[in-house]
Amino acid sequence: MPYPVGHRGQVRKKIVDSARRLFNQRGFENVSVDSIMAHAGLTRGGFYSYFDSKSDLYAEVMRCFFTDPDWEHRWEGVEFDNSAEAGPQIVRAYLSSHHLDDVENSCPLVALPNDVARSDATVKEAFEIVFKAMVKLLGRDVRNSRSREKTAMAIAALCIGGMVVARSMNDRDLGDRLREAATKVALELGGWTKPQSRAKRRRKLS
Amino acid sequence: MPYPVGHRGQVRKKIVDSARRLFNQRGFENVSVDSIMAHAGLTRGGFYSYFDSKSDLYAEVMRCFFTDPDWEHRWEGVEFDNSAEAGPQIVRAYLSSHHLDDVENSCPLVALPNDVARSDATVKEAFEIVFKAMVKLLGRDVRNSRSREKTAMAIAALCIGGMVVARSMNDRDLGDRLREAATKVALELGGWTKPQSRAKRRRKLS
DNA sequence: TGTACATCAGTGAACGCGCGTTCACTGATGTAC
DNA sequence: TGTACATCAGTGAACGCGCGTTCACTGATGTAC
Repeated sequence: MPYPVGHRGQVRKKIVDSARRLFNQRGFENVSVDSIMAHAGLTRGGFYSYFDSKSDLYAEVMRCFFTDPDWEHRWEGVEFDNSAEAGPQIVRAYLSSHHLDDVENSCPLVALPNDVARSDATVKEAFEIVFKAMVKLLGRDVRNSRSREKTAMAIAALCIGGMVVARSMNDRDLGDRLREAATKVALELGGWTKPQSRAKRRRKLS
Repeated sequence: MPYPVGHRGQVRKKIVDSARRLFNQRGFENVSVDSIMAHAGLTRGGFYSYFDSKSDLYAEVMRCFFTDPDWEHRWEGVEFDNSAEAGPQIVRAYLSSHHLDDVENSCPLVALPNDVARSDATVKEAFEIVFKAMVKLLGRDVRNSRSREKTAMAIAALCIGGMVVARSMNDRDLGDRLREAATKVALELGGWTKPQSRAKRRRKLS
């Protein structure tokens, strides 16, 4: 038995990781098999002993965020406080300037939704899994009179939409204001604003 | 002077329109100059007497929504009631199943943001103009304690995000729930829910 | 009114290039003795 | 311990194809007389 056990698994992971970074930056169709393999330290020919075709990679790459046990390491700028609620921390990290700039390690829900929309059912299913994982994570901490799922989905849409749009604009200032507005509204929707501000708002309403 | 006055203008518009439909469906890079010209009833060679290059088209196509005087005609399923507020009507139309399915005539903010994010400054500037137009249109009718711009931007992010994600999923039901949740929250943010429901919510809070 | 003409909108063959994919080969590896 | 070997991971030249772009040409048009 030549080559150590698990060798192919490691190389496969390296290829998927290289593809993830490149897809995030340029989309599915604008990345060649050549460049994926080169960034993984290999040459083009070997690709087809790991995957049937290039499009087979799409779904695999989609799945490896949120559902991948290592996914937290990719948001290096974020320090998660495990003793506090995850919801507001996710919202802040998601709409952070760090996530805006780090396209390579971006959440695929932000970097690739248009590409997914043009792909086949397999890729869309993988996208769905990631979206559901995000909604579930957010929903756990939702404090709200509405249904948890509805609120969590609206928060997710706000986070993803705010980020997708901010990435598509030139005006950094406008993007910052957009992210700020989205963050504020998302935190309010989850019931994650500070106690005193909530009291203030209640006073204002009644 | 051969050919009638305005002939070139008409043909140019036909090319832009053909490009808009095809870009919406497949993105910038996955549409060939050949197919753009063929859908406009022309052949490839003529393209370069209208545009310097393919990428010159991107920005031009981006601009032609919202800012184009004809843009309302493209949302044929939508009947605008000019006597009522535009805000809630835009939100409902934007997150409608009609807009979900009619990719060809989609708002480019939904169909192309990832493509724009990978393009140059000119295209991003055009995207910005369209986004600003949407925010301005929404902001006019906002009834809210927060700043108009902030609220309008959050509503826009929610509409765009909800739609972008719904388009990228297989599960129609999940997409419907997402659009419904986004619509409800967006209308509340704008202060556009019906008087009696607002009264109900106030009672619940105090 | 009818014809010859100048203009230029549109054509389509051709170009170099990069892509996804294939396949005969090379050479690094752990094992058997 | 050292060597010969079988295995198979990885190589890179080659393929057909579609792309963006160019350019010499064709032919539809309004005008002049």
